[in-house]
Amino acid sequence: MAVTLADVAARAGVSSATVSRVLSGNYPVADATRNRVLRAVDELEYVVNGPASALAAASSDLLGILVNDIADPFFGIIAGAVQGELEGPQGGPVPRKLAVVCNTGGSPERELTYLTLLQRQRAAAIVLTGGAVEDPEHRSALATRLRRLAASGTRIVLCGRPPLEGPEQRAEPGALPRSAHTAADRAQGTASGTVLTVAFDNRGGAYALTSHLLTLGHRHIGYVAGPAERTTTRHRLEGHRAALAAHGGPDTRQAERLTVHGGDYDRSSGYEGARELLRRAPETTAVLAANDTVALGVCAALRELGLRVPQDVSVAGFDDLPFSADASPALTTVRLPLHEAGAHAGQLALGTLPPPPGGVTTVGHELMVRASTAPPRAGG
Amino acid sequence: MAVTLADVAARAGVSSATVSRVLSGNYPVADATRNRVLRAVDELEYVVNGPASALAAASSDLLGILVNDIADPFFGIIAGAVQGELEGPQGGPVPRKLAVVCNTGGSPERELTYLTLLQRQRAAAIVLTGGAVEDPEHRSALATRLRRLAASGTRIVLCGRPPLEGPEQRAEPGALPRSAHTAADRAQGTASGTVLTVAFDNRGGAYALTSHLLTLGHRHIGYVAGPAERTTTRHRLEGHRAALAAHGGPDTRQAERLTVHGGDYDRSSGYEGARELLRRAPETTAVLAANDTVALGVCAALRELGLRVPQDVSVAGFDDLPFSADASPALTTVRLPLHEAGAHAGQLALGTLPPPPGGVTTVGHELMVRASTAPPRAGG
DNA sequence: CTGTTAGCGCCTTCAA
DNA sequence: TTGAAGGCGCTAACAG
Repeated sequence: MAVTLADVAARAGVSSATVSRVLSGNYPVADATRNRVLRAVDELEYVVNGPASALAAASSDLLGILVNDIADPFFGIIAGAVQGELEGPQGGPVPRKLAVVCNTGGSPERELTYLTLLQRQRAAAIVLTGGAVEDPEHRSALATRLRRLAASGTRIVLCGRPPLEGPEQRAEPGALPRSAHTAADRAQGTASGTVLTVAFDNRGGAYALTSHLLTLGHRHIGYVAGPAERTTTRHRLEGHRAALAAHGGPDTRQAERLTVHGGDYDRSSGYEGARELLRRAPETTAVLAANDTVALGVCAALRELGLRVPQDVSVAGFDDLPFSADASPALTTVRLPLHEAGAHAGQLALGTLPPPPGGVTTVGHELMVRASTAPPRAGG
Repeated sequence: MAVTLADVAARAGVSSATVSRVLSGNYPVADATRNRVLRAVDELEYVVNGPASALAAASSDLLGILVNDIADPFFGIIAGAVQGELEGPQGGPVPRKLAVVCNTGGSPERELTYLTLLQRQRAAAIVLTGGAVEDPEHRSALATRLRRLAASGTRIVLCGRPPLEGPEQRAEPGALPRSAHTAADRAQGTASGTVLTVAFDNRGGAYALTSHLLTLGHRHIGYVAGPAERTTTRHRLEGHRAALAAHGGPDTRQAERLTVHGGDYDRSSGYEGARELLRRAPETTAVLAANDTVALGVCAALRELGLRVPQDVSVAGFDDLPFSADASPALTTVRLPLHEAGAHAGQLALGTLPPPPGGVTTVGHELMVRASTAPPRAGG
């Protein structure tokens, strides 16, 4: 193994410093020299030693992406979009950065573990996607961790989760390299040391969806919620409740009875959830699901129970994943701009894009009314 | 930044070598010492410098995964499964390895580029997923590249593409570190230096699917093929043709007329493909799609043309992605064990699993007959 | 069981 | 514009 810089240098008849300069391209080198070096690189099939240069330069071209589950298109789309930014616009020069994708499975411990692993690799940036776990202990442990990472120069971007709470800068003043961010930096919000956020409006989306159902005439709207203690779950439920309240909807007891808590974001929890819901509240005429995948499970359960969608029961999802339009029936849902959000997060992570004022960008959503929702039957 | 091994060593009152031993755990250390070291690590919040240790140890804990598009569940599932193996069985000790996911978009150049990037990082292993591009030049460039990487100690696993062709070992004898693999190694097939393969039986799957349609009574079976010059595309088409031939099907001209070539593996090429197909051959009573996603596009187009699935036209997909069972109507397809294949590839890449004899494992497939296929109408 | 000693391959001042 | 030299932080013999 191992043709090294020195080998190339020898072959080209220059010093290894010169070769280094040619390769990193950030330093003037005579054209003739450059060409000789490049030829030597070619002939020797030299490949830079990443770890060595990372060590010497104290930087790496790794970018971390934390996802719950990369097999879920929700995360796949975001991760793909982040990744796309690493290659620069439209197949420009060769990409240099590499994306490290970490499946946390939604577990706080693994989230922390992977942060450590990425820190160990001296990742240039880390994008955390998906809803945050709401356990207060973990929340603050994570916040501290992220702020510290950010302060030490790792760019941190949250994508699809709410901004870090608490004081803007909590990390202890003395211990940190204040020199890293100047006053000018901070004024512009370009400071390293800030955790950036690209947030979804889950509340607003759920509000819109529930309003849609209410407008259709539904009064018994069930809700199959996502995993407990997830911000995403809570926000969507809040939006739903807010819409009910705004329309003078059912009291809390009633609303609670119509809510099934706690499955995962998968088909089976939609399936189980719908069965449970219909058992509890047979008068249900519409079901909101935690997301599209859950909604498919809901539809399947309803079908099995002999109920037609949407004639007997309306169903709506959330996210508008690609398959939703082709589901049976086509799913009414809320579209989140996953690709755009991921791309945006990627650009923030790379520093390609100036950080938004306040460090938070909230992306929009769009109500997609399709075939799975309709007015309730006359009989209610 | 930067508390280093030396800092920890000083704090614990030992040498840095000892700290290193404690952390890597592969060397006996007195319990008392270990505890002191561990405490120091904790107090100092020490995090190993990955690049430095990779440099010194000439190894890294990065594993590369090349995919066409991580947003496509086909690849997401495989990548997730590979990744799962990095964590060891059932949340054992903390994972150490990290997965670098590279979107090639199916482009040969990017495939090569990413290989270089991964080589630069001294990735411990690389898994290449999805069908290979059939351009002969690229094929051989890639094969050479992979063999060389394998010979230099990087484990290479192909997942979902056919084995490398050509002589088992093409890399030039002299230049390589023969010492790396002993005769014993090679006898057991555990040699580094071999490119391992986990292959799908695309031909067999397509054969089964077409046979299914023939058995139902279809005689005018259209085929909406995937991207040209992809092994996957070719093999599926071959399986289809073979089944037709075995049943004394249409001649080549006729079969060609019923085949639409060349879209991507996406919904829109199914949509366009189906329209083209029906224009060319209105007598079509069944359509085989390159994969499930394409099949959804086909269904959408048929619906728009006023044709019912499966009453007027049967449709079948390939892969059995999770959404297929919930599509409208539920899709008849061939299930590929994507998760198992990915996990298997991951284990081979980690060396957890002994390589199969010959270096190739072919995984099975299963015909999933669902609602999108039925006998043709009486009138044909 | 633990300390000492060399590098690993590259980047980066500092001189020339 | 180029070369020389030191060091980045860690690991891996080799002593003790």
